[in-house]
Amino acid sequence: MEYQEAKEKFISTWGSLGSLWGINKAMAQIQSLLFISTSPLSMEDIMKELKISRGNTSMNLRQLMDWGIVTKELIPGERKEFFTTEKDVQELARHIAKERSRREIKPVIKVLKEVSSIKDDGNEKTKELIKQTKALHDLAETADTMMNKIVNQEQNWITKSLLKLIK
Amino acid sequence: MEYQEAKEKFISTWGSLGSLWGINKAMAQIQSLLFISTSPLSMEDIMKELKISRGNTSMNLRQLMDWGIVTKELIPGERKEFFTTEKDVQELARHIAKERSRREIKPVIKVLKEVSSIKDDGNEKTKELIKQTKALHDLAETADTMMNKIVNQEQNWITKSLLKLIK
DNA sequence: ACAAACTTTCAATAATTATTGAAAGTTTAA
DNA sequence: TTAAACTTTCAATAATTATTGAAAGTTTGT
Repeated sequence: MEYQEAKEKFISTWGSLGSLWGINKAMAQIQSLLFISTSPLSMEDIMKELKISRGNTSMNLRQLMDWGIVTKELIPGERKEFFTTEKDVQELARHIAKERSRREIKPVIKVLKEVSSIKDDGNEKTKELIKQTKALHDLAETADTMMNKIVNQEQNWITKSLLKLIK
Repeated sequence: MEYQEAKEKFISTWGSLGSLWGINKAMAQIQSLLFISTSPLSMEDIMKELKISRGNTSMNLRQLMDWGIVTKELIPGERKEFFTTEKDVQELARHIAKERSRREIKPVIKVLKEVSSIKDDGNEKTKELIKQTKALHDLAETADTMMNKIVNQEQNWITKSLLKLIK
């Protein structure tokens, strides 16, 4: 497999995986492109490479910046803006996990908390709803905590000891 | 909040979370409904409760069975089929993690392996592609392994000791 | 202050994905 | 073997989501 083919394969695969971490295809592809680029890219570069429109590129770059995984790079003497992505996979994972938790998991945990806290009126169905949503709440909270802690700090130490523990 | 409201809130919230674990809304809502039901439900029950068509119900139930989290229940004397979902959250998480890994993560890991194994032609861009996809491959593999191991066996012991470790 | 170089916005449109419903298929009981 | 009771399939349609492109907005150099 040659460079060009490998590059395209990477961008398209990683892009289609976008759904796994909750972002759309264009967003994921732009990030992929930046991730393997040896230098910052301009909007023009990205449009041409991925064959997407200016508007699309602009909107998705903004979203990537909101996620905190792409930053503007000012290149002296250049009028246009250039972009880079976080190149360290650990940092990348940290950002993604954090955003995912904030945007999706935390709100769901909040609802589970509310629902599992309704008054027990003695009815069998109410009891079941409370019991099951409580169990889900505890699971979601544990998973969220684990994910964040693992990914957040001392990641090398903890990952290594963890892997030893469970492998 | 009364039972009915809490129930609807749970189903709609958990349903919208479907995207997080890679299933569609109807599928997630059917699973939610079964999850808090005190007895197996028929297709008729599900259609009426969620206001979705017979075809939709049938297709999504099948998918849920493919995922291994919903099973047919035969009720003596009844002609129609009844359905239940796995009620234990740990088991549920295990199934979901396993399927998610098999369907989405493993194939991506395979591509990352391929792409990161292309011949180094000495070009700077090729070197970067190899380096970055290798890093991603290792991260993805570690994450996948961890997720599966954690969720798979001795989960109670490991989760508890893990939480102590990182909390 | 002007205009060139660039970016953003957003209504229109395209592409994708989910849902319906009715016909075809299957199972069961008599 | 028939027909009632039920489930599945799938082409048509609806709903949702992504993308375009051109007009409006912004910044910078002269």
